[in-house]
Amino acid sequence: MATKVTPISGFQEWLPADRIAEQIVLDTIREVFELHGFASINTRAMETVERLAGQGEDADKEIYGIRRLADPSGAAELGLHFDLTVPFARYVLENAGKLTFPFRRYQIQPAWRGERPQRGRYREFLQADIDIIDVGSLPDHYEAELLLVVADVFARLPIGDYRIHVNDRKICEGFYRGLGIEDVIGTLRVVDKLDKIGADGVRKLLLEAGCTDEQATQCLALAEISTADTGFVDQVRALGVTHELLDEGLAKLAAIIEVANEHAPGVVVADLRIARGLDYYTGTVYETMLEREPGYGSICSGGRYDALATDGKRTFPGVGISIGVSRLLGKLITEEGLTASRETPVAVLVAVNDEESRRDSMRVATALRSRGIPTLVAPKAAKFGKQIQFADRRGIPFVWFTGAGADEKGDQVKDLRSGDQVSADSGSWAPPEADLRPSLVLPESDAT
RNA sequence: GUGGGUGUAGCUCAGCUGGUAGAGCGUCGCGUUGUGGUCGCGAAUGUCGCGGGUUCAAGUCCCGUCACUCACCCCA
Repeated sequence: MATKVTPISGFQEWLPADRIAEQIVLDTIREVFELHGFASINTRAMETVERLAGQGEDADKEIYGIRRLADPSGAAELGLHFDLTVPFARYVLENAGKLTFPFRRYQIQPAWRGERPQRGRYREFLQADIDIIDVGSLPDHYEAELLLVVADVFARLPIGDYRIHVNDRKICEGFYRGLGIEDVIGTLRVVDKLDKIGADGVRKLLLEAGCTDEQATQCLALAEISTADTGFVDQVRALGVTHELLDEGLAKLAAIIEVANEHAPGVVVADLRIARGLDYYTGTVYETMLEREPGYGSICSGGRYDALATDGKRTFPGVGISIGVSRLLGKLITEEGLTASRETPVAVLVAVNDEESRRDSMRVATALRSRGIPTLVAPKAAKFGKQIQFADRRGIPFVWFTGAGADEKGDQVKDLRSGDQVSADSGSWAPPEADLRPSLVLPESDAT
């Protein structure tokens, strides 16, 4: 049955070398998350549709429902989670009695959204999420802390220049209310399109939504404000709008910017146009763009949610941020050629002189592995040229020749890149640290 | 869900106004029993997305369908 295999769009599947690159990135993320004191959890892929639904105007349409094929009855009761925050909130409620608060966890798992795939947008994608959640109230300083964790991760990955844009919804809400605008969410949504449709487009939509000319002008003026320091506060004040929430938001955002600039200079910018689609955010929101192509979309987003997790009696406010691993790697690996230094973990290929001496080669491999060196024995006692080629094609840096062969010279190991071949003892030889595991390699950048 | 584009070898594509399928790259083999990367020679692989129609004849025209892709929506 030779049915043609065709790809399904919106899914990322890597070839071995690229998968190794992905694993290196994931290992780095995990390592840094743990350095900052986050513990790992996993949640099941499915939640009840009831819990997933209702988080944003159109978000419901994107939920994948799950049902048994054998079950002819209509509606799905379970759905695949579309992010990691909603399942986490449920997990906290379910385990509130066993968790110690404030609880900080990381979670690296796929999420699913049933939308039309596009560049940088997948139906199945990996997120690396950190959240801090507490009972009753949550101190503001965590909102700056999360930025520093992300900055630490990105400092260890070859992602190039980026900026984390931060806003506080209270600024927008207070400002809008101060102006007499009632539909805060709707206004946020329109203003969020500023990049795409421009100031004139936004103005038009605002006027259609019932804003006065003056209100539209003020909304646009607010959205245009973006500063790398706390200068945004004075710029907002200069617009002359006053509201309690506005004051609160400005103070909070200013504090975040100050802390971020001290510990991770040049990373964070206060950007009053950032809104974000999910409705559960109540204060600070984050969005992260690559400087070389902001239009690619956010590669790391999150925010504060004060009321997502509640059991009716207690509320668990939280703040979280999520690295969009699939989107980030779609750019770095698929588009820009980032990959791994080899397509296999193997550091050493042990050549086989003839099938009779395969055991000698296996002993060498065992000795190397016992000291943590990923090692493979050649599949065939082919001519040495073939065995070297076997290693070279896979990017394996070293080939080991056992001395049991014809010339009795003793064991030797050859570095395929330099061609150097030296005597070696399988009980003590080790490759340079840099060659022990595959590493990330950027494509040769043409000298510009 | 709405609208546009595309669909030929593993990959990138060529194939003019219809006349029996091509290139480059890659893959594999060989280059006189062992040390690769260069080079030379050679080989394999296509229901030309699928179905129908027009025609003596369709990769090439028409209709449908599916897939991929881009934009909108929304978002990591």
